[in-house]
Amino acid sequence: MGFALFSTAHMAIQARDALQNLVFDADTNSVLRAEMAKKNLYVKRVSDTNNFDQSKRMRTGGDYTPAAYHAPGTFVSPPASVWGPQTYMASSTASYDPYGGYPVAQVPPVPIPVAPAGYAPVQNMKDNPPCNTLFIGNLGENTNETELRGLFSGQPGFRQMKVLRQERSTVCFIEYEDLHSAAAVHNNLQGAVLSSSERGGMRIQYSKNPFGRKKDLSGPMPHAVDGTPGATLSDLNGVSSSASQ
DNA sequence: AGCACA
Repeated sequence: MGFALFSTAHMAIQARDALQNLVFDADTNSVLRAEMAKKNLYVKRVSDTNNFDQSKRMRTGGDYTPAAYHAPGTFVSPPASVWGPQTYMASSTASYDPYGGYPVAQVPPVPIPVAPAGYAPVQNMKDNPPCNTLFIGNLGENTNETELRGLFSGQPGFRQMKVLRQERSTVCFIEYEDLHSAAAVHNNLQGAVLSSSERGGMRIQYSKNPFGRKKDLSGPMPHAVDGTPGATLSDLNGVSSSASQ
């Protein structure tokens, strides 16, 4: 008997139905029986070096936000839908056959949502004028770039990402289609903790210069909702905690 | 606190 944890109940159901009655031993004609567990699986935290109290064990199964912590301002923990129908897929899914040739019902390609391991408070929140490019700081030395990419590329409006590893620190730039997408991510993922990080939560600021643009010489633009800087806070009204609803 | 690419 074994237990397997999935990101969402929906994915668990898909896996259950796909594997149900799978003949896993042709000699004895043994058949696999899969059912939903009564309770969510508890997973012991691997690295718990951020000084924020995460009570050593994290209950998995969708609630990634420690109940005690709420980020400053209008922070609301991202709704489950944020991790839902995203387009990010691990690149290895196509080539790897986990069932080694056993006849198995073809599981429809399921997106692999990447959710932060949790959230932690963020220090020093000074920021730049809103634009479509985010600057990510407080990334640990050995931040897993795949995890980082999975997290941000799954957000609506994602365009590109660049990781910059300096001796001083590791930082990262992420471009979104427009200011609204970037602002949503700025809100939703502020203080997000990667499981590969040994620091606290990441710091998300707007980039000084948007992707693909030289330093702005012409001064602040009066009213811009695309990538250009100069948008005012009122441009962000309506963008609070969720990009999709 | 650390802001590249063009």
